[in-house]
Amino acid sequence: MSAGHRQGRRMTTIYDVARMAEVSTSTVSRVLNGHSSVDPDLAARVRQAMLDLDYRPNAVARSLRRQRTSLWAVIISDIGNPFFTSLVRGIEDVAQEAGFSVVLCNGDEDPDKETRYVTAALAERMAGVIISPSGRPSLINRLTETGMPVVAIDRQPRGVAVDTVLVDNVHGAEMATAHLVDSGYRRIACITGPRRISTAVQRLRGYQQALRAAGRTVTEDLVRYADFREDGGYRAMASLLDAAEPPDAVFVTNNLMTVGAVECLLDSEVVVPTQCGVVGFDDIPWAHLVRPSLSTVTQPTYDLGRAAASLLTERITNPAKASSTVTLRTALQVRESSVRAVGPPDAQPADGGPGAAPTRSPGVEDTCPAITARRHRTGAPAPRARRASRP
Amino acid sequence: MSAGHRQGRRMTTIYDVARMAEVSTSTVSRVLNGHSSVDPDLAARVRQAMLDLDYRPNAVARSLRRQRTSLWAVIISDIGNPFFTSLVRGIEDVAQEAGFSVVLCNGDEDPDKETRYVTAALAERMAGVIISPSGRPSLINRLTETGMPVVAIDRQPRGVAVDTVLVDNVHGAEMATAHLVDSGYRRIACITGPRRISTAVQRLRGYQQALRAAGRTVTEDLVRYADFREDGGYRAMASLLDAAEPPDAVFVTNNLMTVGAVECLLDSEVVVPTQCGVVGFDDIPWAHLVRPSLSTVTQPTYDLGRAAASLLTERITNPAKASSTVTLRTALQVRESSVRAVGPPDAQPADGGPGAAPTRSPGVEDTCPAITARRHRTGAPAPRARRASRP
DNA sequence: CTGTTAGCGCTTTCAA
DNA sequence: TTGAAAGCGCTAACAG
Repeated sequence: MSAGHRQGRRMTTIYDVARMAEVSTSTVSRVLNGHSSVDPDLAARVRQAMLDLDYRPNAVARSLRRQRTSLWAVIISDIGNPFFTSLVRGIEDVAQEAGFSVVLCNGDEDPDKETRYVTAALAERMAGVIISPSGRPSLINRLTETGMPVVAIDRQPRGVAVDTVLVDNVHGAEMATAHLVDSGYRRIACITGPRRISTAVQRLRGYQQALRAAGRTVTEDLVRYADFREDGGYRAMASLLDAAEPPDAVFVTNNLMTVGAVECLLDSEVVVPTQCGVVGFDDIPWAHLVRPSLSTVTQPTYDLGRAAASLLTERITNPAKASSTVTLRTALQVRESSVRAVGPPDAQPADGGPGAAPTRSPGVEDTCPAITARRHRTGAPAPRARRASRP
Repeated sequence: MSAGHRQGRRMTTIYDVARMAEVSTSTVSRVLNGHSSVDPDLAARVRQAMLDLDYRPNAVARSLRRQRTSLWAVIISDIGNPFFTSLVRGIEDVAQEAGFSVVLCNGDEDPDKETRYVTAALAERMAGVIISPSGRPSLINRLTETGMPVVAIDRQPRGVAVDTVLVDNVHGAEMATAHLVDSGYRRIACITGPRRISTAVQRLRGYQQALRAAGRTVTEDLVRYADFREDGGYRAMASLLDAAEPPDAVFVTNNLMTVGAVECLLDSEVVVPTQCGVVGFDDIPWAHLVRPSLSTVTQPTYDLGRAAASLLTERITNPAKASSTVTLRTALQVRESSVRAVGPPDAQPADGGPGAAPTRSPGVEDTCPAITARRHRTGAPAPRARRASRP
């Protein structure tokens, strides 16, 4: 009840503006929306009145009338995962050009939370949704069924026709695993995510394929399924170390679990990379600060965001078009954690140079040349300064 | 124009439900809002009709009619700063209890972006705003002037009466600096943020006070003002090292700049903590993974979020109440980067135990006993396991 | 307890 | 080019 008198005074409306400018509300509305067919004099009077009255348009009323809003909901699976930082920037940059505002919803790898935000996006009649689904395909269905424009990002929803932006997970995992093989590791383990999540499955598959290609035996003994979080990675690594024959290298399929795995190795006094090599999937910020610095499969996160946003704008303007999947390339970034031989890892081409991705998968659409992927803020500090001061 | 026929079919409304259930729209509305005064039979019929028609309430229409929404905007200054991760969780948990949904807006330390989101929050008539202002006090004014419930977080807006949640910045900085003094460092520098931001000023003041209390001379030569970002920290550190008399320790007033400063030290081959001690303000995730692990002043981020959300709910229910400021305690977390003597840093009480904060400032309101501050996910993995495996 | 009815603030035909 | 008027879907008096 107390909420009723929340905003003491009534907000000023286009009626107030119309009265002051001595025009009709339609004219005010036309000025507001930049319709050209308004007499310059009237338009000026209207604008002045808006200023005088400190008029603030009511987007709620507008949305109700127009049956659409100018808000996108971006439902991410874990706000704590740095993966989403530049992804969101990519989305925002495109959204702004297209006249949309972006609001983030933190799904937190929690199906209930995710459901709540999907419900909210639906109820608020948002203009579109970009979602990194943490499971439950029915959620995506709930969105698409109502005609809500949706783009799935990072993870492939099962059995739903929806625009999707992914990276070449299998190929990235192959590169990582092949690199460990090449570095001379013998028993290479894999810590992957929940079976219901496509990235977990695909990255595991890449690992297995690379092993097979190298003539190694592929065994489930060296595979652990965790939860894509730090704890999970820690425990999975602990479990691997407890095994009868522990691995001498591990490929971890996401950034947070990689951190957990390395912590476990540190705590167990297993020396990286000598006693155990490590390659992670997806960078962490400050990967080069960590000792030993972490080798990772890097993703063009900013461009993932841009690609998703582009798909969403297309979907909004043309709801009938067939849904499509965009796949971007990953690159292997070799740092210290996967190189046994003492010496600078710089010898290996990094940053997705031509040598880093020799086996580009067929059908991969390259919307993002590596050169643009790196142009944007990625959390790496002043590279000139760093390189300059390095002998 | 194409957007007009976006959602092919018209959405079902309470009229459709009313017709099917053979009641009036008011009854449907009452059922929807859980008003108790509805005949159970009718209510059941209504609910069944809603199910049959797959009815989705239109929050836009409801908001327009009720003159308020159930959305909070949380405008954070940098989505890439891990500081905000558990802060947001704290906000969300309280918001949910109070029946609000939280949307995040990424101000990105960019006044234009921040302005856009404030405008959006105003236009969308959000129920409230929690903001970590990156400057411009006028922005907060724009919010409060319209009667929008607002809580400022982390940073004290200048000259505006608004509910605020802070930490004891001066005290935290004093602890950090005093600790460096005690560790035997002689020339202790400070890298702080922009002068317009309260935290930068207060943490610098704490540094100066501690120096003075220790009988050291306080000189501007050892102070650098950067931008609270990683690059800034890197460059400020480089500038300190270039000075005629470089420092042998540095207190850095935020997490991102600490990372930058350490990178600079690494690149310059200055050994931490032997040649240069480092203490940062605010933790980074994986601070213990970084070699040397970083000593930091830790903030109860989750509880900061909870406190802000509580203030906001109070403000919403009672717009007339006087605005207040809640200050939470920080704690010094000593790790390797600030301890010259070789040996385990564990000797020092960590985690804000009673010994860590002996000089608690007067007037500090302790809404968050340290024990609750740690109960929640802070990104630290399975502590039991870690401690168990450490000798 | 239930229904009728009048808007919330805005956009958009339709007529002038 | 401008204005009058009809709603968008919902809630909340007010009557019954």
